[in-house]
Amino acid sequence: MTVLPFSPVLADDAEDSPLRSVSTAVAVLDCFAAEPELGATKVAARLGIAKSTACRMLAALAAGGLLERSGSGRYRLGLRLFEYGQLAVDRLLLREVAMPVLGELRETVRETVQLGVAVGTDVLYLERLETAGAGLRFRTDYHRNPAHSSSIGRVLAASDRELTLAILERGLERRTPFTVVDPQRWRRTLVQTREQGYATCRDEYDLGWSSIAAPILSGNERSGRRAVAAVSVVGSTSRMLGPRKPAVVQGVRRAAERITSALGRAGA
Amino acid sequence: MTVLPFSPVLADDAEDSPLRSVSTAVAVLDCFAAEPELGATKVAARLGIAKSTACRMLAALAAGGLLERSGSGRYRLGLRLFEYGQLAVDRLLLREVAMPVLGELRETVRETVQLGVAVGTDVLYLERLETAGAGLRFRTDYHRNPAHSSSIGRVLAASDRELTLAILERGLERRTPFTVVDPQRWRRTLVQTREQGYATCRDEYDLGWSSIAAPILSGNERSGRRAVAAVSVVGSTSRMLGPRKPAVVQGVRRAAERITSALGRAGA
DNA sequence: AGCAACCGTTCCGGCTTCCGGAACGGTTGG
DNA sequence: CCAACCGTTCCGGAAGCCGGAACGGTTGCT
Repeated sequence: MTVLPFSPVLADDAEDSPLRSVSTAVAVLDCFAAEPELGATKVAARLGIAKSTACRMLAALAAGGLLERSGSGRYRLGLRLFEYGQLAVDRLLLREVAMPVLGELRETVRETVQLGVAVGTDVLYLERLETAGAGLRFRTDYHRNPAHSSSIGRVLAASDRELTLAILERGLERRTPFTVVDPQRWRRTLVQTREQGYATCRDEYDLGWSSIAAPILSGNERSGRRAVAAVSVVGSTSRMLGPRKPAVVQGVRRAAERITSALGRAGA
Repeated sequence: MTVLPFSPVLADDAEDSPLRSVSTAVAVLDCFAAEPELGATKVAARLGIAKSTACRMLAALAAGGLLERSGSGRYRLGLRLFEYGQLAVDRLLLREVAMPVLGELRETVRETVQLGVAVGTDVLYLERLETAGAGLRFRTDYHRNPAHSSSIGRVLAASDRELTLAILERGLERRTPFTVVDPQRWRRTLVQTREQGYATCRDEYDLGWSSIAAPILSGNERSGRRAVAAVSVVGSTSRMLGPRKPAVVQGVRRAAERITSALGRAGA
């Protein structure tokens, strides 16, 4: 059981590691992140390998269950990956201690609550608890957001200089008219986040939807406490940033603090 | 977007396919299904390969993000698998059309609702919606059950002769004093399931917990309609099989029928 | 404290096994 | 009916992998 996920390098093109065929196989898997179904020809073209090689790779991955054959001879991600993925996230101490707190937070605020970590310059959502009353948008798609236009991403960047620089280097992509794309303004939001202990995100990703996030800290006092994850509440902008805002802010901060201390007790 | 997952062969030891190193890499991943953290030595021993080979495999998989390094030099499943897994399940048409129905079912019965498919002789849960009031057991662990002691498994086996035989061949393992382990009796539960159109499971997996499931059908009339998945409601035995049982049964059956017809409309 | 056992990693030679081009059968569409 | 396309198979050459042994670091027992 581990406290926290190691932040992996993103899709490294410089495949200098040995086990060339395994690296290729991983690259083949990566092709399916962008497109749901692919055939041998397209995979070969995308990776610059021979068609026969791609075909063998696909067959081998399908034999292992990581890919599955789609009716028309094409392939798609296999359910075994779903199993592995569930196992991976279940074994995170962070998620384990966070779950009950997230459940209570959802009851308190009656909105969708999320738990996210940074992966590269994105936010990866480890958990999302929906609330039936609150618009009921079963958005199971999107497990990842660009960090700059997310309250969780803002909280994480506020305590991680490297992440801040990486996000700025990648560029602040505009999603809505309200997305903060000016580097100076964006840095000021980080300052504000540090000062007030939480971050907000108003209509910056989806129009009409806003979120409030607070950091989960880890690490002992000597090595410096760092935000390793964050809790957020997301809902319609009027509910999030209207009169109920103080209550939501308090709920999110309390939840994050409780997870932080639970993590400290359990995880060394 | 696919209607249904292809039922994959389980951890095949007869790795006669080409791409030996890729097959080995998949086998390495499989090692982590049983144990959360493994080192090169243990992986090598478990697979009967050289330690150096195991080490290279682990390094290559970690370079691709499928594994991550745990502090003490050991490895564990990586978060990239979580991402892939989420993508895999999101792209299932089945899950997409089922989600809103499951949400409404949860509201109606106020219990935990599940969506499951057969993988080998197990039931794999694609979705599980918890209800706050109902005991609030955030059981995120267990994505798989033996099919014989699950109401979903019973529903699926009832319409799939091959699955029935596979389950019997594997053996009916006892989990509780109430688990049906006698093959004759178990087959009778299948007959009953077929007759009444739903399956029940009373204290057979966890004492005090029971479930009711109904089948989701697919395939046109000519090729024969087959149960490709099932919906279930799980809760304390008194709530499931007491006075509220008729209401739960009706809710589950209605939900399964709605998903079946939605699947028919959307998925050819 | 010192030693030993263990683990993850690296190095290197021999050879297994993989890569790529071309050909094959099936399907689609003009 | 033919042509274009796709997934798959075959084959030779050679590239990359496997396994044994040695290396540095840590752990744990004496």
